[in-house]
Amino acid sequence: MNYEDLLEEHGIKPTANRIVVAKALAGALTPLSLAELERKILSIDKSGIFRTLTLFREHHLVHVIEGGSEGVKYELCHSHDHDHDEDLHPHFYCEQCQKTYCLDNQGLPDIELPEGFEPHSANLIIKGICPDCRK
Amino acid sequence: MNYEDLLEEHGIKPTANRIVVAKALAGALTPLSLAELERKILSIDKSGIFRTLTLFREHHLVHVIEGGSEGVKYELCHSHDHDHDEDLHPHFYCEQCQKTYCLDNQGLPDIELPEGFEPHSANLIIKGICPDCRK
DNA sequence: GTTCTTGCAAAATATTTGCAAGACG
DNA sequence: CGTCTTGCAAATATTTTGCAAGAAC
Repeated sequence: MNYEDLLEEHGIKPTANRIVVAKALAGALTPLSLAELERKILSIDKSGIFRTLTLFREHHLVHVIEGGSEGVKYELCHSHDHDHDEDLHPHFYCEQCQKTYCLDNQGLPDIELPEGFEPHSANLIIKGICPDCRK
Repeated sequence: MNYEDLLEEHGIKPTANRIVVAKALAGALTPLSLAELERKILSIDKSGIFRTLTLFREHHLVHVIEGGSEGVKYELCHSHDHDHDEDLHPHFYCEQCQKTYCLDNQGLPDIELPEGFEPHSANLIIKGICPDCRK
């Protein structure tokens, strides 16, 4: 996949920094926090990474996973709908190694909302211990 | 309900401050953040409220809702199991007025975890606009 | 008097912004 | 040039801790 094209598809001007951030997210097996991205991308200042992520968010290139520990984590959207996140799925947060796993074998379950509530997005995090840490 | 008894049931020594915090949580219609509790309880320093909440958490008197905006929110546990949170339920976070509603008409859905994952707790937040803000 | 609790201040974290220099077109 | 992007520093916001004074037992 060409990252330049990916960014442009989302209406984002593909600068060198932005491509680096997109690659870092794409290369990760799990969602990454801002701090993790800072550690991973030494060439860009954290404010730059932050602003890039904010931009990506606005353009629905990444979505945000909340609820682990170290603040929010970012994950590339896989859907091809550039206006909505349709690929939301549950995540598993390991309380020991603090990694966040994507449970993308299944979608989010339907929740019945009372009359009048208008849902935009959802976040489901399950916490516990991952297989690696149970060994 | 007697708050002194409630605290003691959870193995917490009922000091004046703790009773105030428990009452504040019980009186709220929604989960409250530390900041909201600070605003609501003028008589206790935020570090005191924080330490009280930490204590409550350790003793399973409150559980934590993550994923809104303003950090984590705290909610009194309703279950009578003092070692586990059995009363977890989804929440709805209004992106406009930023209130968190409890959707306690239903429990959390079952999620199938891959082999080896050991779940301890879960957090489901749906974001959108609440009835009041749609008017 | 020993232990627990509290308030105040301040440290530690995390997130976000101002601004000037540089890149881009 | 004018606009967009970036890095650095610093402002905010939030959570957490150290410590000494006071309360509880």
